[in-house]
Order: sequence, then structure tokens, then C-alpha cells
Amino acid sequence: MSKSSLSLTPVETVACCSPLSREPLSRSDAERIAPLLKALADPVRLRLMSLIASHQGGEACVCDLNEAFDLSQPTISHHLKVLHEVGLIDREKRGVWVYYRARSEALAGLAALVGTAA
Amino acid sequence: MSKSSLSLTPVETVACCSPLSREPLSRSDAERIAPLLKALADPVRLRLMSLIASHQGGEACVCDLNEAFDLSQPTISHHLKVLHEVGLIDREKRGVWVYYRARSEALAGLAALVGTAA
DNA sequence: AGAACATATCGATAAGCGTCGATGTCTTGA
DNA sequence: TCAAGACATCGACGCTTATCGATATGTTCT
Repeated sequence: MSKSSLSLTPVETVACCSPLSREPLSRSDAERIAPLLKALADPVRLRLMSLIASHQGGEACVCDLNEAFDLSQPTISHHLKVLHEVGLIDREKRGVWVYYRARSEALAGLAALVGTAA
Repeated sequence: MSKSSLSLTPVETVACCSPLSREPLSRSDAERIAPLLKALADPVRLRLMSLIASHQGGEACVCDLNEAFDLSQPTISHHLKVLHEVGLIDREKRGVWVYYRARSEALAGLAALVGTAA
């Protein structure tokens, strides 16, 4: 080390690294948030979410949703399940029909998190 | 039609459907936004994005990023490419090193869009 | 020119995901 | 009790994706 200290190259003085100005997202936080984004990251589910939230009262019947897409009924059912499982929509059965309701706090929280990184 | 009008069932009067209170996301808009969300919808890319934005000046060298993960260098390079291709980060080569810069307007716009649906 | 280093690209593999038709479950009205 | 309708679940198919090791590209120092 005493020998090589004579040949200190500029590479070590002009380090490529810059310091952090704030704390980045932790690994556990990232693994908690990513599934929410993944649930939204599909054109059909994005439209489903918007369609539900755009209905009066923030809720919509599955029959309404099925008609809005050129997709089979099982496919829509699958997408609704994905959104429900991550907590973006609530599910309520009323008689023969099933209503899905947008959880606006969840969406707002997610939007705030994404915006924070910017 | 004149005949069946006599047997109007309650089903048609008690419709399951509720009207829209605003215009939902269009198909083309959904297909434009979904790829952005898909790029973010991965724990590693989410942390990469946050890590870059958290560095001083909003930019970070790849060497910094590689060290922050227990993943191979090609894998990190792949994730950076995905974020770059959808326009969430900019790429600039300076000498031997490559710097990625967060495009905060893109992130802010995405956050606003997600929040609008809520 | 050649060595060392930083980063990107390639090819392969395994896992995940969107979609469908067929079928099951539950509710309502006859 | 039975038939019809609304929605969910299942199993299968093809496509996408996350990851890696090996290798290519480009830059700087000797």
C-alpha cells in the first residue's frame, strides 16, 4: 500500500459516485408497493378501475363491465379478482348481481407514493 | 314488440346498471399508460427509480446502482433499459461511466393520472 | 498496441400472465 | 322442484418476462 500510493490514478479522485440526498425506497416497501402497480399495469384492468370509479357512487355491476369489453366473461372476472386481491376494489353481492366499488384511498395513496419519487 | 310489452318484467325496471358520472379512461389512453405502469411494477425497477431520483442532482452512475442489489450486472442493465425505453429515465454516457437521470415530469404526470381515477 | 474496466447484448431457461371454453355455484322466479 | 340467469372457478394454451453466464463493445491508462 505504501508503494502503490505513489501511483494514485485520477480514476480514484474523480469518483463516479454521487452521494444520496434522501433515503431511497426500502426493499420491503418496494415489495409491498410493486404488486399494487402490477395490478394496475394492464390496459383492461386500468379501464376497469376507471370505469368503476366513473360510475355513480363509485360502484358498478359486473354486467355493466362485461359489456364494455370485447372479452369473455371469465376474463373480466379474472381481472376483477386481481384488482380485488390487492385491495384496489371492494366486492359486494346484492341478489343476483355483484357490485365492485373503487377504494379511492388506496388509489390516492398509490398515486402519492409514485409522485413522491418524482 | 306490441305483444311482449304487456309482460314487462321487474327485471327491466329494477336494472342492475347505474349511469356514469364522468367519462372513463379511453381504450387508447389505457394502452398508452399501461406500459409506463408495467415498467414501474417490479420491485427492482421501483427501487432503481427511487434510488436514481434520491441521488444528488437526480442522477446516478450504474456502478452505484449495481452495488445496491444482489443481482447480476446484466440483470440491472436490463431493468435500466426497460425504464429508459418507456421514457422514465434518461441515459448519458460520460467517459467510462453511464449516468441515468430520473425524468421527474414523467413520474409526476403518471402519478397525477393515477390519482385522477381516485 | 495492449490491458483493464464499465456497460450492453445475446441466448437459454424457468416462471408468470392473459385469454378462452367448459363447468360449477348460487340466486330468483315459475 | 326445476329452469334460467349471473358470476366464479378450473384447466389448458401461447406469449411475455426475470434472471443468469458468456460474450461483445467502447473507453482509459500504460
